[in-house]
Amino acid sequence: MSEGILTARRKNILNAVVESYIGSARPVGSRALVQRCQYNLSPATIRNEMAELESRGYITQPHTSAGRIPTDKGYRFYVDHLLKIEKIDKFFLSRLNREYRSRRRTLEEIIRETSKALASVTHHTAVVLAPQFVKGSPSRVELVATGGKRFLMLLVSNFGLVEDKFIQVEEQISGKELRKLNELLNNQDREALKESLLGLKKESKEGFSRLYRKAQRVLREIHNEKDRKKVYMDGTSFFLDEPEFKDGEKIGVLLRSLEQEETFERIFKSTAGDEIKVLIGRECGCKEMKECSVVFASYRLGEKPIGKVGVIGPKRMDYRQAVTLVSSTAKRLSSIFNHLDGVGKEGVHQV
Amino acid sequence: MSEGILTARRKNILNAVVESYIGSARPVGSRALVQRCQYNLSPATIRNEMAELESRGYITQPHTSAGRIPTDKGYRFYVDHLLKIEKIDKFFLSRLNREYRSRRRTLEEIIRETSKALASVTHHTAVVLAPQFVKGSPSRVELVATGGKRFLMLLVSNFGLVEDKFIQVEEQISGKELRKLNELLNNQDREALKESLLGLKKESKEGFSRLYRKAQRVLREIHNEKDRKKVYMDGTSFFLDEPEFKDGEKIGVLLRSLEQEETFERIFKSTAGDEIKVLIGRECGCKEMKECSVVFASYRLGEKPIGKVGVIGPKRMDYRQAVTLVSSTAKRLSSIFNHLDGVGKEGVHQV
DNA sequence: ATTTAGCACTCAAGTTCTTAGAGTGCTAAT
DNA sequence: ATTAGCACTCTAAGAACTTGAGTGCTAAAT
Repeated sequence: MSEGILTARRKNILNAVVESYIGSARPVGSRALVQRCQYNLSPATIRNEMAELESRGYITQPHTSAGRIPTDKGYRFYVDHLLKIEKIDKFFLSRLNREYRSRRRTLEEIIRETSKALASVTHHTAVVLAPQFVKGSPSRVELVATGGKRFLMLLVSNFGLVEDKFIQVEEQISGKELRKLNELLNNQDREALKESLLGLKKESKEGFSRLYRKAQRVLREIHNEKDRKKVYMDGTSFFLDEPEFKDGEKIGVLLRSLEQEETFERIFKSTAGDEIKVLIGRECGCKEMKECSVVFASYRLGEKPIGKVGVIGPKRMDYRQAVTLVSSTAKRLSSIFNHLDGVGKEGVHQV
Repeated sequence: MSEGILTARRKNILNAVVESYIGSARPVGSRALVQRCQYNLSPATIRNEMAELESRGYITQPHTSAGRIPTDKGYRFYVDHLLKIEKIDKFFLSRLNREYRSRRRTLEEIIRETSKALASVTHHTAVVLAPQFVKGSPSRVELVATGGKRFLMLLVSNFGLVEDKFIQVEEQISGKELRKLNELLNNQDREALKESLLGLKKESKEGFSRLYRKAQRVLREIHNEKDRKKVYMDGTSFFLDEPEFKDGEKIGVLLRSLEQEETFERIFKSTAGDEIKVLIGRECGCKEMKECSVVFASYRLGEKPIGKVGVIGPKRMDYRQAVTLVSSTAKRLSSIFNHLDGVGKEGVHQV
């Protein structure tokens, strides 16, 4: 019996505890719950129910004579079963669009701006992981001379991300040769290569083919690298507003760990599914963050998830808002990467 | 007489006060100074001298029965007249080089890494402002098709920075036309434009010339924009280690203001001169930072300053170290941007 | 004319003690 | 099953006290 599912009343009380605690940051007592609870009960009854909820591990007391606060399990239940969420926040989306419209025209700027906006509405730390190179997505190569014997190899993804690498050779390469090379690199046509080589003067041949080989090598390297992601983060200072992080010590280790990119790889690896993901407390997988929750989602190129976006805040965060906003943002980013966002019409990329 | 310059002994004492305070973060009393001071004096004498220094505004007491701490003026004097600095930290430079060598090949990664490294050795917040486009520096334009009617215009600076903008037209553009366009954009030859147009089919002409005009417009816009800089910042969490920032309030407003890019424009605008610059307390020009100091320098492309690098820390920072490291870093960045760093040989950009 | 010893005084910071109040669990009555 | 009542617990906030580092001043010593 004590095993079974929670009674409706208990759910209601748990819900009230979580929401009250989220709002006030202080343990909630039976008194306060009377008003918040749908049922018309006396404090004493509530106390009994709370004792029950505590014995099942959903809530706990910071000390004997205090009210209750949710445990990780309590938050989990709240998020999984009690939270009613809308999937899209139109208001925020229109804000995002406005933001984008104002003269940001590069993908990177859009991502930066997204992270800023998300942080500023949620009042939590926002993170966007942006892909640097997406396997399987069509892309063009451009070799550009940058003075001397240095060349910049640009890899331009179909959806607008640019990646650049330096390449250096000993020989001088003419503009004409460079153009040929570019053609070659994009066509991947071995026959054409040989043909072109035939048309060259002897002394040119060497530099030409060397540059070609190097470029090929770099391309291969890029393809073989496991997906690197760039981290964009904003709003870390919001942690300082939260009463549970008043302690300078705790917040230090937390921020420190947020500054390391590995942290995100760890957090975001539990990527499965199409859904939005909520990690609570220790679920985040690193102990510096056991007082935090993370709400995140993937955004996609076609079907393939290419990046993540999320917010990080205290466990006490407004999950409803966070889920809605993160979900909206992910959708927005997906549509931008897939060029099907109508952004052009609205003037974002327009010139 | 009390106007004149400080006596050698007073300088020595001031120096001791500053350095002791930098080291310990607590007001220094006459006792402690006895040991630190070169002269062999009793506490009483030191007290007299300290009273004198205080009346001249170099040091002050946080409260009546405490030791002295330096005022902004005291730090200023210390930095201007008492600090003996070496200009280059070979050790750090070699660390930087090692860092770069390990497979970072894009300019942006180098800058990111620089900022990280500077933060991690100084244990202070490090900032690098990177140029996005440098006027007067030669650059190439490449238009790249990214599916549909979208084009990415790449602006590749001679020194290796890439900037990208989306351009969209209504018409379809063929690969051949695109190549022509690229040639045109880089040669700026009006005659050639007309000639190319003649060679085109009628229905192509329109799209072609429209794309050309748009590209030209974007180029002009970029040229007219006042220099935008990208901000790279690391190590903000180091502030939390400093005892003077134990207060959660203060640090909140500080970090918040560091998250805004305008702050840096304000700080770094006092650019004059070739030298390294030290701003102390209110000199930073914004009140959120009145407990901070900034040490920064410009790095250059040829003679022209194109970006800044610096550290931000408490006024109590180790100025000797900061000056040396910032100066080294600026030199290093300059040489990288100017392609005269021998990095190629050492393998940084090498492939 | 400096320098120094000595002393009375000040003040922050830490400690202990006290109090007030919120909240609980239990028992007995509804 | 619910609730009123009550004794009990524990934190948070404040008051009172103590400690010690550090000062400024005066008068003696160099």
